[in-house]
Amino acid sequence: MGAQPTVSDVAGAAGVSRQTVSNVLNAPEIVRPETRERVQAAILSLGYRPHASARRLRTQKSSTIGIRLDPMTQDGISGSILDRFLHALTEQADRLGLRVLLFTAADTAGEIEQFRRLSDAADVDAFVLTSTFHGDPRTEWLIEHRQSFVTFGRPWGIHDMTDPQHLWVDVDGRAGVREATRHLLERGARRVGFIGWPSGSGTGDDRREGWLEAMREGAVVGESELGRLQTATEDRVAFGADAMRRLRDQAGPDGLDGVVCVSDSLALGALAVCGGTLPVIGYDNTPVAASLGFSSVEQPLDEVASGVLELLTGAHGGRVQPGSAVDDPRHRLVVPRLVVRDGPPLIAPR
Amino acid sequence: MGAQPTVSDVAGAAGVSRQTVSNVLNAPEIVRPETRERVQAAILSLGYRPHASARRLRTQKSSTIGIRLDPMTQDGISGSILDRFLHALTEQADRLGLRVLLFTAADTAGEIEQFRRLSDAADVDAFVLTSTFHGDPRTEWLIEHRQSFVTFGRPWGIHDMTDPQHLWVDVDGRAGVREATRHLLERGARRVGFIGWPSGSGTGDDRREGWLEAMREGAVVGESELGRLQTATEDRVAFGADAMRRLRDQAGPDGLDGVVCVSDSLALGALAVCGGTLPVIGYDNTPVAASLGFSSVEQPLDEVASGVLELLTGAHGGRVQPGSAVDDPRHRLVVPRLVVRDGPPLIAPR
DNA sequence: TTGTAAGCGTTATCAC
DNA sequence: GTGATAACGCTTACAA
Repeated sequence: MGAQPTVSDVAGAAGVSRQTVSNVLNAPEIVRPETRERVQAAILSLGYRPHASARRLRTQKSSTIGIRLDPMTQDGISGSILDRFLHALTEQADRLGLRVLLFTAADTAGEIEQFRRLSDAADVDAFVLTSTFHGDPRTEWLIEHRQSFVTFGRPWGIHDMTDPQHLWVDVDGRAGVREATRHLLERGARRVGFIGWPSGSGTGDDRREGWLEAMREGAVVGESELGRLQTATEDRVAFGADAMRRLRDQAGPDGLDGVVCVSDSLALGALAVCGGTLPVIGYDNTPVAASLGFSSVEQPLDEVASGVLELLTGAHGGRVQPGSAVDDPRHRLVVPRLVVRDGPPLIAPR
Repeated sequence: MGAQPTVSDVAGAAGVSRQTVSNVLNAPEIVRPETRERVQAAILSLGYRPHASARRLRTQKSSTIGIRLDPMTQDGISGSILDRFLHALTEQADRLGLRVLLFTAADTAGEIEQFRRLSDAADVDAFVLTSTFHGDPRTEWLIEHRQSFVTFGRPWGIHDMTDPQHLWVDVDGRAGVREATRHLLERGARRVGFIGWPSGSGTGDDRREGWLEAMREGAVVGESELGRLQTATEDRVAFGADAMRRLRDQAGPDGLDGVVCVSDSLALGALAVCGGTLPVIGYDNTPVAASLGFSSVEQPLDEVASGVLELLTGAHGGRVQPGSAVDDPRHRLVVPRLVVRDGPPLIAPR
């Protein structure tokens, strides 16, 4: 109703001093059980709750992590994946007593400016980054300015990958696509095609590797055939359709038994061309995949979120002492799972 | 690098006292220009930034708004709309010097518990609610506990709607669907069907009204026909397909010239049945609509966000004095726009 | 074990 | 216009 009660109010009600109340809250074991209970009763009856800003000012910790809300994805279906990650992160952070503060930025420079603002104002004491890339200036800035952070996504540079200053969690896309490809091979498919992204994106290349591995392992087609069974395009649904047609042409007289795509967007496009005639597997398990009924590789975002938080709050606290052991778990790769949807998809070629 | 500079540091560097620095920041006009410039130069050179928690403690304002991240949508394609709203809200809040803090809750009771936690701890000083419904216990709690809040979505009760304590912003779904229907009628369609949600949801009923209005206005079919041109189902893609088939059967020998749907999910389902043979218009203009190439009604989420923030920071500050004038702009209805996509959609009936 | 005192960085009040 | 003093609510030495 009126003003929130303070420690003094609680102290008054319990007949102790303010510090005893504080101790009950922060170090319950050092206070005599009898007193402790009396204080706790007072806390409960007054509905006392510590003032977050006062505590943060005193402790010099914001207990808040900042995360950028990506610019809205224009075409990609997969916008929801960051949304789901955010949800998992927020939920788990909450359980750890951490808050999640949002910010936006138009570009990388803007994001760095936000880093500066939020850290200077002590608004957050750690950042979570998504979709990192090789030579990402954001991580450079954060390391240089001694800011705690964890990225969802590997730094794709060869050297960065094991940089002890860069904590990351990522999904093993290669394993996911490998599993998807194997799934089709096990169901009797031989010539499984792959629609990927143009090479250069670490994530896309990694997923393609998974397809390659499964195909080589299956040894169902010769090495020379593999080139004709894959194609690449940017992540837009319409391009996925084009890619599917191209793939069909390329594949030659023996045709195609199935297709694995690097994303649900491309899978949707592919499906619009060959839906029902050929199994298509996507990546991300977006609502679209579920709705339309095609299989897709699902990223375990809960695990990613918990990994991020563990790295953030764990031994290193997001900040690593130079010279410490190398094999510390500063990086985490979680394995996705294939969500199989049999039965005809809801859409078919026109 | 090291510790952030404080007002004292700036004061020392500029040769003034702390309060003068504070004045330069909060009331520049009352300080002599000469002094002001000197202080500002010191601020700049030291890279000083006020400590957010200290300021919040002192001013007793958190300048933070809390918003719940909805539980992940199961089937609906439209998850991205809340995402987009969140983005717009965060971006505009930032410009106003407000922070956006996220929280999650499994259900309404959990959400109220979060209200209590966040407000007691002075973590936020206002809430933004989404998807409100008639007799929503959340708004009751917030009003009772004198918490500032604005909802995105009307309280659908007849009496609540004009409750001066309940500030809301909403999109005029009726106008949006009316425009969509008119669009088809203007293009020569006569028998335009409607796939809605089961009656009872304020939002869905409102949108259906828009279709009804346009159809009556167009007077292209008799009143008795209207019942056969509409159907309703829950918001799942597969159900949309069923509804489309049902509608086709119902429509009788004269058939259907086009369909307007209450959501993109249902539109997608409808399209899977009749794609290419019949124009289908959805609602929300999700990435799916854009990707697949069907028309859809777009909610102006930027306007909703700015409306929410204006209401929150405006004259009432989210808190309304009882007995004040009734015609104050405590509620805001923004008009959506139809995004027309001609040309064949990417998918066709199987 | 408990109480006393100080201070985190800021802004508000009131002298000068 | 500017500067000293106090206070926001909390925690953490240190003293009792």
